[in-house]
Amino acid sequence: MTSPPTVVLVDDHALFRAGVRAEIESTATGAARATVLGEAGDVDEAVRLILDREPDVVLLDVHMPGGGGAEVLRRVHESRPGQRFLALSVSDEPEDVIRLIRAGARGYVTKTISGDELIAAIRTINAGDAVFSPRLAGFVLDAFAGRSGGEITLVADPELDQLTDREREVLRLIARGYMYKEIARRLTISPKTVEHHVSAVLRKLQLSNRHELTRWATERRLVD
Amino acid sequence: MTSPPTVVLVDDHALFRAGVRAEIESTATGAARATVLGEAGDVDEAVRLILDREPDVVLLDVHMPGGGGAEVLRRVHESRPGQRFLALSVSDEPEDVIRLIRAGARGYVTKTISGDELIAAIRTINAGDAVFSPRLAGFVLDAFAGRSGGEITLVADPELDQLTDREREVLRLIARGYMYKEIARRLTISPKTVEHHVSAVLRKLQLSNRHELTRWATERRLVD
DNA sequence: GGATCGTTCCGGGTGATCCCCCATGGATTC
DNA sequence: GAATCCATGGGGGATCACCCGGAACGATCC
Repeated sequence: MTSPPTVVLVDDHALFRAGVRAEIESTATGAARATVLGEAGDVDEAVRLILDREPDVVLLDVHMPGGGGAEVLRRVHESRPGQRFLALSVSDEPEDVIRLIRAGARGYVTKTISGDELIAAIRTINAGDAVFSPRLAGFVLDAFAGRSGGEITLVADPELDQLTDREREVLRLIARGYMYKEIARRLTISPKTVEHHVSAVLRKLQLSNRHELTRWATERRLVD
Repeated sequence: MTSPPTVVLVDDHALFRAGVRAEIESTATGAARATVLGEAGDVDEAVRLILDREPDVVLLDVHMPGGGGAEVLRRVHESRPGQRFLALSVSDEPEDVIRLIRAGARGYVTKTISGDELIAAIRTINAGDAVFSPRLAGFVLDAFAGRSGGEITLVADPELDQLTDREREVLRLIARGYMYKEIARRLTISPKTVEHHVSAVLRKLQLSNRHELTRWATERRLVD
């Protein structure tokens, strides 16, 4: 075995960071498991820490104030495109998973994972492979079936990306419950134009009314 | 100082339990802070453990498979009505807070709390007082302003409880985006009757349209 | 027995939504 | 230059959402 991988912990919950650190650094087996180079509790701190310490793997919480793990991923990616990330989340929502994978995470496991499983996942990521919880593996493989070679391909949301900017803008307001007239006032356009955009959105997303649209948007966390 | 309080940890995330245990049992200050009698990762295990070990305080996660922390609270309450609970959650949604307080928790703090703050909260709960995160304190006081004496009063949801069973049923389907006709088919009643129920719900909840109703329901997690 | 309430319906009305048709100007593509 | 797409508008009409009043039946309560 080579030297243990180095990691940086990013999570806004100090108690959770303490738990990961305790599990990772425990030498119950006698062998060192991984080395924690530092911890961060918010996005800015995380980006600075990662660029400074250059860990083998970053353990990254999905839900954080200031943009979440995806924001950390994007900003680090600009400077260190090779940085490896393992996303840790309480959620196994397909939308959350997709978002992080698109942003460049090489793995995604839920926080129900055990310490030993986490160490194994960190080693796998460090070796350049991908890691996913069993119940997510099938889903992820389906969604990214057409990806190329070993490089990470940013996969577009096949549904949302076919909408124009204006249509997404209208969609956001529809999902918040505004009427056509109110949306028209806010965008300083005619209610008829709003109607046209809504119609286009419904057609493109293959939905039949604005109520389904509201559900569609909330399920993808496009509002609130 | 008397002997340190004893606690049981209930959370489906092993890593988080490890973090809490590490913080609680650390003797950096030289003095023992609290004693962990055991950990549980699901509802059944938690109920057995709590009734067996009889800890001073139970640290209880809100979101857990098998009914969540509220289920643990209810089942323990039947056998040990005096058991003290401190709810730990990633959420500060008023609905989650209300649910746990109604079920009998004496305190509710988010997982962003530090180890020292957690120890302080445990001690406060053990002394018989209530503990809430600063941003929740005002809200909780408002909601339970009319409670009696020192005993915990189960407070009904003043808004949802004024709806009849049928109205709640219709509300659920409205929130899911179904049209009146579809709801009528599902409940095998006339669209006019659906209309009547929706009207009653809107009036009772003081809402003006079904979009606000959808938002109201999703905010209280009555759907999905 | 009378009052109240929940559930089930009806007709009628107004405004909102959603669909079809259409047109213009601008940007991009071929 | 023609084709395509997007954003901006409009007319008209069918459907839906919401509200009004009324009414019948059963259960419950006093």
